[in-house]
Amino acid sequence: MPPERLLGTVGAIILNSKETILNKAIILFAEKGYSGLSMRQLATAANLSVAAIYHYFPDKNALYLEAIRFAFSGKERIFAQVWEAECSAEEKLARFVHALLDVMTQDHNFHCLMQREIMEANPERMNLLAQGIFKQQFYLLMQLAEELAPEQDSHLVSASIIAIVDSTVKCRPLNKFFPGRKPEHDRTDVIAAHITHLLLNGLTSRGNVQ
Amino acid sequence: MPPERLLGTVGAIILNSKETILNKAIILFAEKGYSGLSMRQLATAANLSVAAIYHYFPDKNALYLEAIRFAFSGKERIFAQVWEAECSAEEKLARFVHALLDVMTQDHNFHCLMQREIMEANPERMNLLAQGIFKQQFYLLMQLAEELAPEQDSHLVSASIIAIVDSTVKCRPLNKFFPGRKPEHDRTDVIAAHITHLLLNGLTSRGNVQ
DNA sequence: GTCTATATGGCGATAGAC
DNA sequence: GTCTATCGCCATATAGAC
Repeated sequence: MPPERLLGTVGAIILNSKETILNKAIILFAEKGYSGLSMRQLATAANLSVAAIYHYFPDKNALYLEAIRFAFSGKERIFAQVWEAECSAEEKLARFVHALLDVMTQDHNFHCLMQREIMEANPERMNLLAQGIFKQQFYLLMQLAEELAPEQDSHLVSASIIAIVDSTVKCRPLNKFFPGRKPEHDRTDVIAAHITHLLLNGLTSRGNVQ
Repeated sequence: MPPERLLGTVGAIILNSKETILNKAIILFAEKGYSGLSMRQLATAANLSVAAIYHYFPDKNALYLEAIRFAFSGKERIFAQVWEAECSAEEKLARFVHALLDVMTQDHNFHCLMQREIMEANPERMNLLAQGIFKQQFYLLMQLAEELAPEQDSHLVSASIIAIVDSTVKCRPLNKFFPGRKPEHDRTDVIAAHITHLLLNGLTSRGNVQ
């Protein structure tokens, strides 16, 4: 094994320079945004010189795009077990909501990067995001929506399910300042149960539906 | 009336320099973010010199904060007629959803700025946002939630209502790339009706609720 | 593959004339 | 109240030694 300078680790995995740069870039782009992060800052964080970064990436934009792809890779696998589970459609929904909530809550950098990308709304990158990463999940969710509510528009239902989870995670820091906040509102299982119940049953109890 | 150089207008209203600066700042901060917009760019957009901006604002950060306040002012009034209307709780919800969807769709800069602020999650500014702008609306929405679903947690229900509307608007550019997309999914009234129906009745038709 | 040194230009902010 | 001119700094990116 060749002698290697220690740059960064993820858990017990020792990263090479390019991986270290991408790893730090994900964290810092998520935190500061594209123009908020300078190559100097990134170089310092990665324990390298600016010139070393330019050895691996032609310019800042290419580095950014590769960091995005790196952060988004492998997310599909997480939902595979939800779709493969043998259970009722209602239970599948509950598991999907919980899984999505989990991913967004735990991989904070992923959520932040996604937010920034959607806000930027660059059509080319939107397409990359939609086709390359989310399309399959959306399609499976639409099938579930069809099963649960055949008389509703499954595209809109799927979009709403994702929306309610996404924004719940996003608005958590803001909601802390609103009345009625309780400690259990920070627990993923409590939130997941609430959202699932709301999606399945709605607000009005059966009997007094308008 | 003193002779005045024409800097900017909103409709038929002629703006003075400070108003022009704030007006352009809202648009450009929403588009590019704090570090993405330079004072030079802002000065050019406002048809003034950089030094003129510094005549009105001590530094870039103070300008940003004042722009935020300026953009957020007067939003409460829009919802007043929703709450004052004499109608059923279900109809009130429908009107609130439509109004919120309308504000976020039409005042794109407002929505972008809000998004960036929440993502930044600066506690001091979160507090300003929550207390100064949204608290009253959230409180009234909680009362409505209590009326519609007394057995559910009204804080979570209110948060979910806002979440579903907010994220629906935000994710529109992304959703365009997903299967099942139809032209009417761009119409505010269609989306509002879908969201209201989903919130009131949920996914499962009455009878086969788990 | 990584460094130091540097080119070139934009940044926030200020001085001082009008 | 607005300008031109300028400061000092940091940005992205490159050249060339090791």
